[in-house]
Amino acid sequence: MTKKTTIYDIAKKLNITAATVSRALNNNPKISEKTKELVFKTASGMNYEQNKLAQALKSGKSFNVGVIVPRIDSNFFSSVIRGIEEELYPEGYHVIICQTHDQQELEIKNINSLLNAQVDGILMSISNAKLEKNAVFNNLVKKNVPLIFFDRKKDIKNVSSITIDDFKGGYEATSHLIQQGCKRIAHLSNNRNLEIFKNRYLGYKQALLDNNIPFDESLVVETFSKVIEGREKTRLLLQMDNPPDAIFSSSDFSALGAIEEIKESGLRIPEDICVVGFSNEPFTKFMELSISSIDQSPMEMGKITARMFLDEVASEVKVKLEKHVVLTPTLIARKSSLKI
Amino acid sequence: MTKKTTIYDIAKKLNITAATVSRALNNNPKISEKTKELVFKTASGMNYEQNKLAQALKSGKSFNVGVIVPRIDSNFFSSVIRGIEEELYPEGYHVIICQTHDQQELEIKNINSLLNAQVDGILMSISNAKLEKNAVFNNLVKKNVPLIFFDRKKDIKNVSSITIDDFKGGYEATSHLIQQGCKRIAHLSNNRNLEIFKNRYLGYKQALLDNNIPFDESLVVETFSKVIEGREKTRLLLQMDNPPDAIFSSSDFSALGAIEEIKESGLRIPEDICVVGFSNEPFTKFMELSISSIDQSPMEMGKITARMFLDEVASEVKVKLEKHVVLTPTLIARKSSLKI
DNA sequence: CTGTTAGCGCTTTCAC
DNA sequence: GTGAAAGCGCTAACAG
Repeated sequence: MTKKTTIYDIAKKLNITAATVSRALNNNPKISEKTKELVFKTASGMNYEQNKLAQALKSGKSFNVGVIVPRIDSNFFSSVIRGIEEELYPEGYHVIICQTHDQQELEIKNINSLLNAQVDGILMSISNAKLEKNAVFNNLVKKNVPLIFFDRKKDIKNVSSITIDDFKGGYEATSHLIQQGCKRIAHLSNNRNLEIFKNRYLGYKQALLDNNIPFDESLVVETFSKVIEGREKTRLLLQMDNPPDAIFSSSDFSALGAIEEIKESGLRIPEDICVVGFSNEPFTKFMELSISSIDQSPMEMGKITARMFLDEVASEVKVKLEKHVVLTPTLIARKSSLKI
Repeated sequence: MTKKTTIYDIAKKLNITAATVSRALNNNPKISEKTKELVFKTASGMNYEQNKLAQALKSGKSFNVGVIVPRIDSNFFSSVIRGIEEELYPEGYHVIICQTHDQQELEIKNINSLLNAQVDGILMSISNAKLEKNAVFNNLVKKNVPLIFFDRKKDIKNVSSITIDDFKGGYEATSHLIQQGCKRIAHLSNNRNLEIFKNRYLGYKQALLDNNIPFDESLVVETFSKVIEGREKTRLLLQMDNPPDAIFSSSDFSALGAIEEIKESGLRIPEDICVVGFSNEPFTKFMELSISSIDQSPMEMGKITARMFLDEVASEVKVKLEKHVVLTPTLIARKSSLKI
């Protein structure tokens, strides 16, 4: 490793102090234009590069922010990240992405790693609402490291969040199915310890209620966001004495599984059964039988998350105010649920 | 920001030196068990947490490695990353993911950001082979920061790489189509400045040659890895006087576009036209008309990349030896190309 | 086994 | 306008 040039090297060369060099490089107004120019010139001549670590150690700021998501290989999360990047890069921040793969253990590990790396903030979508070991979060809050939740949040004092109105999403999806003439609508739900899934479920229920359709507990099944899960749970639904004529899935992946299973059973979509998913993953549009879904404007969500973070670090105020932004989801009706 | 406790604080409390505390925390064998225990206890009692920045500044190691990919929202790259993480986490490293979105400018920016963040190495898949401004890479090599290319490489002295045998991939895909009885095989190629695409193309060509099928330049079209691109280029192919009876696409996304277009034109798959993609993205399996593709074992690739990096940092040897691992791809034949 | 001391590279008072 | 000096938190060489 060739010795890196430091401000001392360039100071020596110019017969001035390191302090002056530092000031010059930071464009301190007290330094004469002449010196500045000289410093800049020699610096680049010597291939000088600032050591961010030293700077960070001194200033206590690393200009790194951590983003924690369950996984990066879903269009939803990668789009949110893209949104975050677009807002943060221009401000000089760098983004460190971590995945939890829905494992609580990794979630905690990631937070700690990021803290160790002295990130200036953490933007995250929790995978596990239970995470009783609130210790980690309290730690964050105590250390005054800005924490912002997006999409999947947890209610913690002083912590802001940006989510979508999942209740509305569930409500719209279900209402749409009712408008298409469906009477027995099943719901592939998911871990309702997570607010997002609980709210989609509640929206579904409310839509039924508002349309005088009896709520049937047996039509609601917990299903993880996997194709295979969608298939299996749908198989069970189809075997019922009184099977559903529509399925509202809390995930596009399980919706896809549902569609596969329905087709295999010989039923037609949307004539016999309508299907609506959630998230508007790109494949829903690609499919020959395109899948209706709920768009969550992930890019927008990412941008807002980033701006909230920037606001927090900018504010001098000691008393942080908790903000909760809620985006409105949009139903995208496609072939899988359009009978007309 | 509540003042963080440092080793000095705990040293003072115990009436010993910071050095001793440091040694105790690092499990230095020269420290008595008693002191160690005492230190550990008070440390956790005081909520002490190591400042990685200081440590990094001192040791010159940050235990962060940067991973640069064109994008994270393709299963291929996210799987490679997963593989990298699985090998690196146990070794105490942390992974910083950056996306270039195929923009050369971002590519350079990312490298510089990572260098500034003092990463211990960079693992990357280049987006743009031209990147004439070799300066950045030379910089890396000069600074002796381990650099390893995966999937998309560039030939640079002293830089190792791990790729798949794209020639073989192209060859197998094409041979398979020939075996299915196809005689006029088109190829949706891509920017052949990138080795991967050049090699897939060359493999395709060789397979034709070996089977006495005339190579027809007009059947090869440059197509970016997008669904829409696949559609458009396929439309042109179908309009030819002598249209193809098979398409080998260098990307699953353009293969999907090709399939959509073919169906729309009223032709049947695989009866009239067979299609094979590349990468084995999950959706190829999901489709009702599942798409044949070439699997690149991305997880494996990630793991090997990580291990190469670990080897490099472990080796004391000054003279780095360039290693080039080449994985063998596997053809996965599905409905889109199985006539039987 | 533990203390002393110096230094990683940079910033920032406090002087002059 | 610039220099001197201290310190961010940690580690490591040297000494005892």
